[in-house]
Amino acid sequence: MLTLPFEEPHRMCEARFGASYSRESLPESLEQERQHDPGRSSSSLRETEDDMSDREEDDREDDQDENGLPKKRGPRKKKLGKEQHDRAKLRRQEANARERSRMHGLNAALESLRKVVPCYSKTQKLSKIETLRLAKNYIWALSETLSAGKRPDLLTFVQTLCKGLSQPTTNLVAGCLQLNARNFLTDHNGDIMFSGRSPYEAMYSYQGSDMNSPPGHSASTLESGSKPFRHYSYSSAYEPYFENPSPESGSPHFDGQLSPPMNFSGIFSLKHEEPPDYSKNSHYGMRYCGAPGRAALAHNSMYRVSPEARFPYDLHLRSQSFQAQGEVNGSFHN
DNA sequence: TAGGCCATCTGGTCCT
DNA sequence: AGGACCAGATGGCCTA
Repeated sequence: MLTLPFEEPHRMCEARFGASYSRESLPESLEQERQHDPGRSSSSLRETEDDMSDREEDDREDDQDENGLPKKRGPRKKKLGKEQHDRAKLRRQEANARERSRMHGLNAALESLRKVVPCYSKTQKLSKIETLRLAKNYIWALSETLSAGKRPDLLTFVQTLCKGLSQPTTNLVAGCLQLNARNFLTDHNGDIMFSGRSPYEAMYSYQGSDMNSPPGHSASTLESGSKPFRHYSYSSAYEPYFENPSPESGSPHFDGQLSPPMNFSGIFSLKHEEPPDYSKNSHYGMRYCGAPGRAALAHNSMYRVSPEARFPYDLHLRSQSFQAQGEVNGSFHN
C-alpha cells in the first residue's frame, strides 16, 4: 500500500524530534512534545495515567488468577520509594526518547533507501515493507545483470523488480516505466500472459493519450489499478534469462539463496571475462520522455529495445560503454 | 467500517 | 548499570 508523504505535519514527528535528544534537554523535549502535539493523545494519556497505573500496580500485587497463582509472573517488583520511582520514571522517559530517536534514524535510512530504488516519488511513497521488497528485487536484478555481463531484457528486469510487490506498488513501478501492469500478468497456470502482441508491445500502453501522460499517470495504468488483478508470477519468463532461481519463486527458502551471484571481496564486481563491447552493437538506449533532466542518462541506458517497436521513449543510438547502476537507477526514477 | 500503515510506548533481552 | 535492540500492544490516520 502506498502511503502519504511523511512531510505531512500531522503524520510525522521529525520536526518535533530532531536527530537525537540531548539528555539534558529531555524533560523539556517531552514537555514540548506535549504542547506541540495535542493529537498524540495516546502517549500523553499514558503518561498522565502513569501515576495511576503505578498505584494500580501496587494494588495488583495481591491479584490472583482463577488458579490462585499470581497474575504477574517473574520476580515481583520491589516497592520503590518516591525518589526511586521518579528516577525510574525519568529513565523510562529517556529510554522512550532514545527509542524514538532510534526509530527516526531507521526511518531516515529507509527514506534514503527509497531514494535509490526505482520509482522514488515524494508524493507517493512506498511503504516500508514495499521499499524493502523493491530494494531486494532491485539488488537481485542488478546482480543478475552484472552476472550476465550483458544488458538485461527490460521485461524480465521489470518483472524481477515487481516480484512479490503489492499490486499498487507493481502498478507504480509499471507506471514509472509507462508500462501496463496488466500485460505482464499470468494466467491461471502461472504463465506469463501477453495479449497476443510481442512482449515489448504488450508492455507498453498505446491507448490514446497515454503516451503523453506523465509517468505513473497513464490512463491505462490507473485503469489497471482499478481492476482486480490476478496473482501472477514471473517464473516462466524469468528462468530463461536468469541462471539462478528467481527471488521468491515459490521456494520458502528463498532468503537463504539471496547471496549475490557476483561477489568479490564483499563488493559486487563484473566477471573477469571481457565485457561485451556494446559500442559495436546497434543497441539502443532510451530516455524517459517525461523526465527532461534525464537526458544525460539517455546515452548510457542499458536497456535494449527493438528499434521497430513503438516505444514511449526517445531512442538513442548507443555509443558509450556499459554502465550499470547509476543509469538504471536514473532511468527508473520518476 | 475494515484493513493497512505508521509512530510511539513498553518491557524483555543482550551486550558492554 | 545503562544503552541498544527487539517485538508486542495500542491508537491515530487514511483509503477502498
